[in-house]
Amino acid sequence: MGFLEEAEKIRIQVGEALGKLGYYVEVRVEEPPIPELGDIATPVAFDLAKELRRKPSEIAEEIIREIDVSKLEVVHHVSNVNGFINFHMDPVKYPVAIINEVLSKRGDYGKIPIVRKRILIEHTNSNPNKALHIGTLRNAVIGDSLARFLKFLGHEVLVVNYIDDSGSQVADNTVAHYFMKVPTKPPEGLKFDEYSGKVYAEYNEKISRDEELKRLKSEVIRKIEEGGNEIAEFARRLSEEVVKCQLETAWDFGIFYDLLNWETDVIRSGIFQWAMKELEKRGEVYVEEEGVNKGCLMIKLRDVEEFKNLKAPDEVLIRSDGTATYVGKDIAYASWKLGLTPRKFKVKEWIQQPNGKTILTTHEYGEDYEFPGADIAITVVDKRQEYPQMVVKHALKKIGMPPSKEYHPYLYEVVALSGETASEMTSLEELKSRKVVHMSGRRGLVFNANDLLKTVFQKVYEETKKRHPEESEEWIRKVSMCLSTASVRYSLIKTDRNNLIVFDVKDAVRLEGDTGPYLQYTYARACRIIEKAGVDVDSVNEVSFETPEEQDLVKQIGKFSWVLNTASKTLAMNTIAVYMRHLADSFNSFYEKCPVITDGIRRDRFALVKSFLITMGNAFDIIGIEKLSII
RNA sequence: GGGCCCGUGGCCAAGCCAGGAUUAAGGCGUCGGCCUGCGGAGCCGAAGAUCCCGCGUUCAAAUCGCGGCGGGCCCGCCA
Repeated sequence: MGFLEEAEKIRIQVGEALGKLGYYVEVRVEEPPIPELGDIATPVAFDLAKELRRKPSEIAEEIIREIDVSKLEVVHHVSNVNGFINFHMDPVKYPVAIINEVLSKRGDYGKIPIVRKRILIEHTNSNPNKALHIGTLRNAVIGDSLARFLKFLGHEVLVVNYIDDSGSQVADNTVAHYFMKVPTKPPEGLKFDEYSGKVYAEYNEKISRDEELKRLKSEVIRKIEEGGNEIAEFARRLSEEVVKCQLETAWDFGIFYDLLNWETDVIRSGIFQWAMKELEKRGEVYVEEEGVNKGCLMIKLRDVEEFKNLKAPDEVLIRSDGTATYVGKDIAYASWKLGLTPRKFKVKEWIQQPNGKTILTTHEYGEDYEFPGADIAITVVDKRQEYPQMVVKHALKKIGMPPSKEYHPYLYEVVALSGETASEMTSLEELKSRKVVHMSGRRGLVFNANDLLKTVFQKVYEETKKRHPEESEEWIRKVSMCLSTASVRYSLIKTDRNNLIVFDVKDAVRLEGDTGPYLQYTYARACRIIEKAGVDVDSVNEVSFETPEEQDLVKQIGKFSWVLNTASKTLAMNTIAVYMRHLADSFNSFYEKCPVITDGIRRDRFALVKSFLITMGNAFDIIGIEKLSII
């Protein structure tokens, strides 16, 4: 029984005590600032002080007298400190309870009671005309961790990646390769997705400045949407090549998907037409007859409160040339996610992923995909898309999304470059003095995920080789890879999602301090103790933890479910990362002060180390970090 | 013009949504210690903070409200 469970029991007991006294107020529980004050506290006496017009301390005394401590087995005593009611846990029973819980639950340790839901998570969503960069990687890492977390809690999770193959960007590349005869074979040493990104940066501008090419591009978009023609098939082949490369990058980071939803298939499946029809039936759309948007199908938003502050709230869903906009398609796609549309995608098996699971892809010539619709659809998108996502949500309500379903845009801030890194990449001196430089695919100013991994790997490889000169090349490379991906994943997940990340290379290759490798190092040195001890312990009856380091480590381990419970409400993955750091800190302090292997084996400490490994291991699984026993 | 987000030691940052009790975590950097002892990718210690400013709510504000200031973003027949 950890902090979460004990806090809940205390909440109930205090609630009963209040009942006896005739007081009715919600019982808040918290952790006291220093351990000497107690393990769990409630400031409930302060909440009552005002209406009772009495001193908190007196009220606390009164409440404490009514608390039935016998119902709280692991509580040793209760104290009143200036009005705070502090519960002091039994120094033996509490650790024993926590350790035995961890040792018996193992891979399930940390799970909390939930109402099981079917949850669809969409993430990554990079345009299929360029490589994944550190911005899309943040998206993917957040999405992947969310998926892992929700699965860990016991939800049914479907992970999808939306491939925007019918938009403007793919059209640019198609025009370049198909009409302007840019070779489709990348130059030596460049992956196709990276090459594609360069072609885009070069030709996007050329096309936008030439009226003839612009007309051609509009025609290409229409052909791609229609399908069943050479241009559409050509474009699909281009996109598939890029997506394959993007998937390889994602796999390197331990990110896998269940299904790829191609935007063209939103149209070809009839889902798009269905959604537009539904909106039309309900009078939510109209054809604009004048002005800049003449001839476009618009959705009416001008009278909706949330959109009042926009200059021109109504949004284009179908352009005057008959092609669909991103928002239009996304409304339709979202209606599928939640099972609102009777139309189905056709899918086929595409590629086997390194995790053994075959990824499905929507495809014109596939089989009907049976999906009853998610209870909750989470879309991981960067903050700049907040308004369009609000439009999607609004449209879904109009189409008839039941209140039991939830459409949840999961917004996060983008990744930008430090002036120094941007200037190094481009050799543009003038960028150096800038604090923040935003990435831009069009300007070719992007830091690719592949390049980041290579850079980090190089540093990690050196360090690993230094430490293990006797190991095989294969072993060193494998371990270095695990450390590198952990390093990148951790650095992208540990920051609050509302904060802009200013990416800097010299910071990215750091392996000490608050980093993924630090966590893995801590895990590995704990593994060494278990191995060297050469015994095993499955439960404990007694412990004698006298040092603050032991007590602190026990408490940290016991807080895991509390942390996950909070995270399940906020979906803030960084709080789990921060917890892992605290857990590692506690272990390292313990490690210095409390030997496990002395003349004999300290069984209680051994059990504590094992509990630490299980807890940290479960957290690794959630955040997507490999568990290595030697690094 | 309107809206959203951020503002915590030189730098990065946790805590803020669910207000409390202390020296306001931690990391980088700086300075000083610790390996014949379970792995120094570590540990211990030192210096370093008007929690952007003002007003308000409250017994209590980094945390809540209002008003400023500074930075970023959004308001496209791009996605």
